[in-house]
Amino acid sequence: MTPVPDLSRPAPEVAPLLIGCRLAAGRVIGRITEVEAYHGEDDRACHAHRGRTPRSAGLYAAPGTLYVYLCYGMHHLLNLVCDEPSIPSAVLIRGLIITHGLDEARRRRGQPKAAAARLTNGPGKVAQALGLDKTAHATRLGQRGCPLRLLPGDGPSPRLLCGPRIGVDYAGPHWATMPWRWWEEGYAAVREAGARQTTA
DNA sequence: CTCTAGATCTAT
DNA sequence: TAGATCTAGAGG
Repeated sequence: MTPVPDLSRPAPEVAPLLIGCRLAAGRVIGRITEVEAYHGEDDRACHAHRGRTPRSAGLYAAPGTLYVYLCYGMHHLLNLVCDEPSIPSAVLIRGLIITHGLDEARRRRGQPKAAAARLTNGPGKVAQALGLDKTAHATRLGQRGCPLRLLPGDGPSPRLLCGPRIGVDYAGPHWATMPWRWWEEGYAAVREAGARQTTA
């Protein structure tokens, strides 16, 4: 069993606890297999590293608020806002294993034949499979209008590994190598090299 | 106002 | 390994 963690804690604390929890959007449900934490104005990889701007304002929302943004002009990425509103902090959902509604997820992805293991192993794929776009941005888990539900995990506690975040070299070596990516053993969407064992 | 660098994915 | 596609935010 994997309980839903307290999202009012800092993202680097919450992130590993989300592995094994489930996300549901309509009939599509998936188990979270990979996440990353972005935390604080000091984190050069975090959108709020230059403080509050029109975009980064979403990171100062109440814990449990969705932070969804368009990346590379074509992919929506899903984050769950964490910590107190004065601290910009969020967990990026990078990987899922679809456990229910696989065909609907395949349809949303436009990949009718994709194996489950490859259908949602990447942050852009996750949001697309869950049917999330900008309209989900700034809605809050458990509140009216939020298309997403966060559910406890129903399986055994996953074995966790952690390593550097992906695609954030621009943040400089200190922040780019910070081991703020966690994944369920065997489910890293990107390299597992450099992985360290960890516990939730 | 213009310009550029992205928390990516897919097909080649 | 390149091309798709668009916008926040920095700089003029």
